[in-house]
Order: sequence, then C-alpha cells, then structure tokens
Amino acid sequence: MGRIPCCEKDNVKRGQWTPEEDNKLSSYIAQHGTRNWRLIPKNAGLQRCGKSCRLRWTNYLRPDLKHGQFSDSEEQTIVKLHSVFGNRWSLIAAQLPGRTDNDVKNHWNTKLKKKLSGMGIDPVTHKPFSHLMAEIATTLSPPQAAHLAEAALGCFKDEVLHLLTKKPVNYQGQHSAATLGNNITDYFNCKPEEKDDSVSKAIQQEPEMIPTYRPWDSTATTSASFMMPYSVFPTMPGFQFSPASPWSQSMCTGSTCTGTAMDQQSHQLHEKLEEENGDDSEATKEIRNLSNIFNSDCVMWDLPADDLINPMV
DNA sequence: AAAATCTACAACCGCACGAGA
DNA sequence: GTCTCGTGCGGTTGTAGATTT
Repeated sequence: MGRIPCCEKDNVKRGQWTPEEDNKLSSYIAQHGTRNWRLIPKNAGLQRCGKSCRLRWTNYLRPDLKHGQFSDSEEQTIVKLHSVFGNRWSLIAAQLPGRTDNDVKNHWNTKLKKKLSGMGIDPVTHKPFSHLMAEIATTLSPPQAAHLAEAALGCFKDEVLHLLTKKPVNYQGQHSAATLGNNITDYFNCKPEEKDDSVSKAIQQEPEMIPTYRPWDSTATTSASFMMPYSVFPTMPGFQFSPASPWSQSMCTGSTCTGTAMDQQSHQLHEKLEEENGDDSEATKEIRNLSNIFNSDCVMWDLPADDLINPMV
C-alpha cells in the first residue's frame, strides 16, 4: 500500500500557470500565509495540486525572489559550493539570496556544467580531466592507458574542435602547441582505421615540445593553444602535467598544485597577453575571465566563514 | 520562410524525513 | 512504535523561445 496522493490527479490542472492563477495564489497567500498547502488551492479557488501551488510559490511567486541572469559572483559561489557539497542544491541556494534550489540546479545543468567541461574540468569531481586520467592511468598497464587516452580524446572532440577553431592559433614554431593542435585536428579528420596510430604519432613527433611549452611563452597567443595539451595528454610518454593553465590554479586539488607559483604564472600570463594583444583583446578577456571565475581562492575551504549567508553544518 | 535543433527554465515526480496523533 | 500528513529535496521531463540549417 503506497502513500495516498497529495491530490486527486483527475481534477487538477497541470502545466504552465496563467497570470490569473498566479494572482489568485499570491493574493490568497498574502492574506492567509502558507499554512497547509493541501487546503490552499481549494480555498484560493485553484484547480491545482497543493504541491504544484507550493512549487509555484517557492520557485517563482515569492516576493523575495531574484529573477534574471546569474552574476559572476553568484556563479563563482555555486562552483565553489558545488565542489564541496555536490548536488545539494538547497544548501547552495541558501547562500544565494533570492535564488531557489531549482534556479541553481537549472543554471548548473544548462550553463556551469558545460562551462567547466569545456575548460577541461570534470563537473562532478571539480578536478581537471587530466588529473582524473592520470589517477586512473596509474592503475592501468601502458597499453590500457594509451587506449584510455584515445577514448578520452574522442569524448573531448567537440570541446577541442571548438577551442581550435574559435581562435586560429598563430605560432611559428616547429615544436608548438599549434602543431600539436593540427595533429589533433588531423586525428579527428582521419579515417577510423588510421586513428590508432595518429595520436601516438602526434606525440612522438613532438616529444620534447609538450613538457617545455609554457602559456606565458612569448609565442603563445590564445588559451586554446595551451589548454588542450595539458588537459588531454597527461598520460602520454614524456608528458608532465603542468599546473599553469588557468583552471588548474584553483580547481585542481592534487598535490602538484602550488598556489603561489601558479599565481605568479597567472599574473605573468595576464601581463603578457595585455602587452601583446592589448588590455581589451578577446584573448586577454578570455584568459582573465577564466582565471577570475576559478581564481586561487575559489576552493570552499578558502571561503571565510563570515562570507556565508547561512551557516553550514 | 520553414524545419530542425538547441537552450533555458518551469513544472512534475517520487522518495525521504520529521512532526504529531 | 507506527501511521498519516506535510514538506523538502534532487532528478527528470516538458515546452516556449531562440538559433541554426
């Protein structure tokens, strides 16, 4: 025997709320409050389930709710808190005045999750994909690790193509990230039967390039040029993970991350970009944006307790 | 201009839990 | 202790509008 339903489903309206229904509900609650949701639709003259009324009120009609786009600081807060609490939307929303758990959840699922993925960060663990792969790879034999790397490459295909095509990489070096980018593009474009060899060839052709390339190097022009290699090829022979890419400064929780050194690198990168491209260039803005969103104080344990609107357990 | 696809967000569903009888 | 009820919560679905093809 299950629970009795909260209302008779045959007699209730479902779907979008009309302005008239909103008015009825709002004016009833203004007069009588929100006690006993089961009785509210009946007394307010609404053919709605009490639960539906409660959701409409809490997620949309409440006068203290904030409608509209999330600010950068709100997004930062969500990412910070999600890295600690996971999908505890109500906990996260409690720190954002005027936002509901539904708002936060929707924003996460539609925007922030993709944003993190596009930056090479696993939205579940908040670690760079490269760290996760490196961790997994330590338990695998070299052939298995190579297969894993290629499988991951396939997963990142869209993001990689976006990064590589959004801003043309313009670097005149034989051993460049751009060269690697071309090899990656070749990999995606080649026939399936050729793919087994293409990645390893790409790496073998540029073995000394990957560990020595630095984003603040004067030949670097875009974020795409250095984000890719570090995020996709950590398990490749001769490759050492560098925490220099913007997102790694805050989001990586591994032992390889050293905040002070990375702050300096980040600062150098900003200066370099501004010097080369101008303060308002798209590339500079993009780097600054990425760094600002996930700067070094973005981890939850760096948040001063006083900053929290509602105390956490 | 029309169809297809994508995006954002509102709404629903079912489960869990606490309070009170 | 247990049953019912009200509510909170997170996952999922539906859909309107925007964008792309």
